[in-house]
Amino acid sequence: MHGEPGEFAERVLDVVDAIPLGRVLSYGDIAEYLGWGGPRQVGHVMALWGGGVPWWRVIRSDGTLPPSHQGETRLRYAEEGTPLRPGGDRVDMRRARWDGRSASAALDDERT
DNA sequence: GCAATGACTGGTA
DNA sequence: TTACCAGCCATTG
Repeated sequence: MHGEPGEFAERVLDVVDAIPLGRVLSYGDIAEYLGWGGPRQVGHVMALWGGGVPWWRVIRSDGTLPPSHQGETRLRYAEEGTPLRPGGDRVDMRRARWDGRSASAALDDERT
């Protein structure tokens, strides 16, 4: 192999690129959604080729921002309207977590 | 093939 | 809230 992303990487990047505005996904969610490996591999892919996708929408399951680009990420959320917890140092996963599995149906389903 | 590493996760203290 | 532990799986030396 070489510096080019494989099918798995493209899968991950495709999902990340499909995350709607104001929504986020956790590494584990992506891994489970793809049915591929674990969160660490997703993180590895993001670290290598995440520059081509909205990586700021991919965070940890507890809502904490990536170890890098925190300030950048926080800014993105402010513009995208991503629900942040009081303090703005973390994401409100309860509301921001995107369910790509039912996304096609969820577009019409909105809960107050 | 084995050991170490990593943009991780969940539970317990 | 933070800190530590054990499990997780692909990549790399």
